[in-house]
Amino acid sequence: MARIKTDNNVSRKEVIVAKAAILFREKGFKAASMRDLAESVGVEAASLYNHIKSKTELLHELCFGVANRFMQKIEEVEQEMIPAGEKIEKLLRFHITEMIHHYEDVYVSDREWKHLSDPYLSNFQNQRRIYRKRFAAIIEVGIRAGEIEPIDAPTAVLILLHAISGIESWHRSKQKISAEALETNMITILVGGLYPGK
Amino acid sequence: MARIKTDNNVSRKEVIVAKAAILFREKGFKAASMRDLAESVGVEAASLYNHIKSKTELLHELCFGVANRFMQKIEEVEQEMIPAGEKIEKLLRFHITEMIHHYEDVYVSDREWKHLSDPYLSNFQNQRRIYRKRFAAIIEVGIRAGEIEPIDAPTAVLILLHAISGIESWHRSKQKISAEALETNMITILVGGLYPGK
DNA sequence: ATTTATCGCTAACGTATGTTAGTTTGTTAT
DNA sequence: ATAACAAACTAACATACGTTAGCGATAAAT
Repeated sequence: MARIKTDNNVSRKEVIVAKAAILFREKGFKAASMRDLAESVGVEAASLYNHIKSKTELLHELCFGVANRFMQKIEEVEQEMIPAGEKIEKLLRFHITEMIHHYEDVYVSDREWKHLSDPYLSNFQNQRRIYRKRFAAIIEVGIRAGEIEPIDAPTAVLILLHAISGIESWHRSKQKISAEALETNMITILVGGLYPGK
Repeated sequence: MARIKTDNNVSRKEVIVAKAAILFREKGFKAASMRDLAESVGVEAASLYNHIKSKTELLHELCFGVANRFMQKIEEVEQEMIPAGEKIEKLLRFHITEMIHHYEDVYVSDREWKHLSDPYLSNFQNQRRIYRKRFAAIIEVGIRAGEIEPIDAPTAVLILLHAISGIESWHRSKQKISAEALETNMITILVGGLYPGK
């Protein structure tokens, strides 16, 4: 009988959630079956239910884990006494490193949250909406201070966040540039634009 | 007995494909059932098979429809005798208007192509890779000409294309700015960056 | 008006899925 | 060693899905 092996002090549930993230990213939430997941964990499908309540719980776990990290970060950044431009850059760098280092979780949270069921679904959508509003508010401060080009702040937020989700493709690419180079390039393009500055 | 109603000279198959696009966007390809689709078309599930071969065929139709339009556009733009910067802007504007006016199709093609099956899957991935390479090549020309900030061109492509897919959120948003304003804002941010130029 | 092809219906098939019940195996504590 | 608990297994359930077969109804062609 093959137990779920759990190094360090990581619970078996956490092992399952981590494997689920990989699987949900590869095949999508709906297409990934509990039997797939069981195989990747090294156990029979029914055995998973000794550790989790349902398939959807796995998605909750992933989505809210990610959402909470971002919420915590923006609260931290909001309270720093630095120019809006620097706040934005800090947030962008956080998004980029999160996407690089917690790739599976962030990706799944971004693309599969639709399949959450309803107390959680609305909750998640709310958090998302609020996060974007707060991000846009920072941009608007920057605009009023003359630090930032006068553009529609909500649109800017959409662009920035989605641009970063492009790291997905980088992640799967064969000939990657380094993570540091990627971060530098992204900040350059997003903050400075395509045309040479000066 | 309720026939599929087809105005103008649009085939019944095209009606089904269009409804499928809406459904696939809302629920995702896997989660959208043929019975859902049938209902939205106003017919029984089995009746759909008088017009299509399979569920996956609907996805082929959508994905390659979109891919072909983009391929055709980039070929057209490549042959124009204008600076690289203008070519890029033309392509960006095309992406933006496609996303605005063929929202469902583009969105589905972008997010659900993973569920294509294999002769088509590789084909689609190839087309995508080639498109991005050609886009990157244009950027590199611009860099060598000093028109464009010296950045990693493949990274720039990822950022630009994903940034535009952010229109998805705009599309669903309640208080939209106008399509023209959106396009202007996006070009400003993507081409000029966040910081004021000059 | 009669034939022919198109289109929709009902019924059903086989398969895959999430999940539960009940049991057995392995680990931990006394 | 034995009791107690955790975690795995087998078997099976109900349901949902994509799709096919065969038949009736409608529209188009002669």
